[in-house]
Amino acid sequence: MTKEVRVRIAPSPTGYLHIGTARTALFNWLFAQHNGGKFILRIEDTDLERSEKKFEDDILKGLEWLGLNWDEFYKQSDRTKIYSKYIQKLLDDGKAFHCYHSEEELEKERQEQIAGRGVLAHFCEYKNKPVEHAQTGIIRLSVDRDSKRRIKFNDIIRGEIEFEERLLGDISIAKDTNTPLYNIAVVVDDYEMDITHVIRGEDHIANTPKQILLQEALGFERPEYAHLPLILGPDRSKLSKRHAVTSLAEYRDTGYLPEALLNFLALLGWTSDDSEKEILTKDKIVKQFSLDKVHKSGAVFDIKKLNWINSQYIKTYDDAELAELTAPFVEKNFGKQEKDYLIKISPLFRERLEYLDQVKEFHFFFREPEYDGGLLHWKDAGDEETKNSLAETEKIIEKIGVEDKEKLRGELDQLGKRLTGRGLVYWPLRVALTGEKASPDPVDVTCILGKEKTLGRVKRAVEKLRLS
RNA sequence: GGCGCCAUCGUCUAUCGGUUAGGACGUAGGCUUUUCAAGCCUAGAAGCGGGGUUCGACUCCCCGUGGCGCUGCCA
Repeated sequence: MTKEVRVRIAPSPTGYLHIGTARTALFNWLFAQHNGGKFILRIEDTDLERSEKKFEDDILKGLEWLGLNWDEFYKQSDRTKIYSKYIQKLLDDGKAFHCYHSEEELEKERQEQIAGRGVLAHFCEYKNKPVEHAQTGIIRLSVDRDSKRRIKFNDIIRGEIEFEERLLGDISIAKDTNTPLYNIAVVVDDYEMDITHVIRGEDHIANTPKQILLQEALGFERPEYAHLPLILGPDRSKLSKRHAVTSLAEYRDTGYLPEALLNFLALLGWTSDDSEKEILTKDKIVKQFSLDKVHKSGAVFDIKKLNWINSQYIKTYDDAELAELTAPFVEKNFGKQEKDYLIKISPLFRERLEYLDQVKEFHFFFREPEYDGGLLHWKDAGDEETKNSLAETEKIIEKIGVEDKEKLRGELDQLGKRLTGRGLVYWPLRVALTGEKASPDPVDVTCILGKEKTLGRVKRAVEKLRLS
C-alpha cells in the first residue's frame, strides 16, 4: 500500500493572504483531494516581530472562503520545544555550531565577496573553535567548504535540479536554541507532520538544497518536491502590490465569486485535459488535477480574463440567488434594499455584471438620477421634439401601465413610427430614467422602477427641458 | 557578481518529431439594435537567435540572448 499523500500550505502571517499564496494553497489542496490525501495548514510565525494575528485571521478566512478546507492545523509558535530538541541534537552531534560574528562583520564579508569572486557564502571559523563566548551567536549547520558534492533532487515539475554544496556556506538555522529560523522549522515540521509532497512556489527552489542538508543531518526522509511557477505582473516580475491588487480579501470584497477565482487561479499554471474548455467546476478540476500538467514558466495575472470568468459564473445564478449575492454590495453603495426589488433587477445584473461591486452602475434603481438636461436630446432633436416625445411616452405609460412589458414596448415602438424614429422615443426616456447615455433597455428599467417612479422621472425631465 | 529556473499570438495556453501551429481572454469588424452591454459570426495576431541530431524540428541536444527567482540573524 502506498503512503497517504500529505501536503501543506505554510503561509507566514506577515501580510494579508496573497493571491499567489492562495494559488499555492489551491494546488496543494487539489493534489490532496485528487489523491485522497490530507491538506495541512501550517502558520509559519517563527518571526514573532513581523507576525500579526490579524494577518493570520485573514489567511484562515481567505482559505475558507475559497473552500480550501484543511484537515490539520498547526502554528509554529506553538511548537518551539520541538524545534529546540532538534537544534540541540545538531549541536550535540557537532553538526551545528554557534557563529559569533556580528551582523556588521557578516555584512563586511558579504561586501568583500561581492567585490571578489562573487560567491556569497559564509563559512565560519568558529566552527572548530572552542566556545569561549557566552552563547549568544546564531546557530549554523556546518557545511563542508571543500565539498565536491552536487546536491541533486528531483522536482516533479522541473525534473532534476542540482546545486553545488560548497557554494552554500554554513546555513543559519536558529537565532538561539529556542528561536528557530525558517529552514529548520520547515524541515522539522515537514518531517514531524509526515509531509509527502512539498508543493510550493519556485522562489523556494534555492532553499531546497539547504533543507536537504538539514534533513540528512537529522536523518529525515526526503519528501517529493514540486516547485510551482510564479504569478507575474504585466512586467513579468513576481506579482506584487505595485502591479495589482494582491490581497485575496480585496477580490472577495470587489465581488469576485470564490468559484470563479478558484477556476481562474487553477488555470494560471495548469491546464485541464481538455484545454479548450476553461470554465471548470471545482469537482472537475479535482478529478483532472495532476502535477505533470503544471507548467514550468510563470503566468501573467490578467484581470480581464478573471472578469470574463467571473461574469460567466454570475450568469449561472437565478434571480433569487443573484439578489442574495448582490445584496451586500447594493447595501454598501446605496443602503439596504427590499429583496423583491433586487430580484426584479437580477436579470439585468446577470447580463451585465463582471463583478458584484459593479452594481454601482445601477445607481438609478436606488436613487434619483442626476444629469444635464441637454443629454435628453436624441441626436440633433430640439427641445420641442424631445418634450413632445416624453409627453407622449408619459401618456402611454399612464394609459397601459408597466405590467405588460411587451405591450408597452409595442406601444412605444408605434410612437416611434409616428415620430421621426424610435431613437427619439427611447433615448430621452433612457436619460430621464437613468441619467446615463449607456444603460440597460429603458423599457426594462421602466418595468422595474414601476409606474409611479417612471412617471415622476419623465415629468422631471420635461420640467428640465421647460426650464432650459 | 554568483547560483538556479524559464522561453509558442498582447495575455493564458494546446502541440509530447510530420498540424493550414488549435482554443480562450482581450482587440477589430459584422449581425441585432433606441444607447451600452450580453449573445452569435468573422478577422488579425505566435514558435528569441545560432548551431547541431534527423528524411523531417515549435517539439530533442549544445551555445548564445533575454526574462525571472534566490543570494538575510524574513519566510
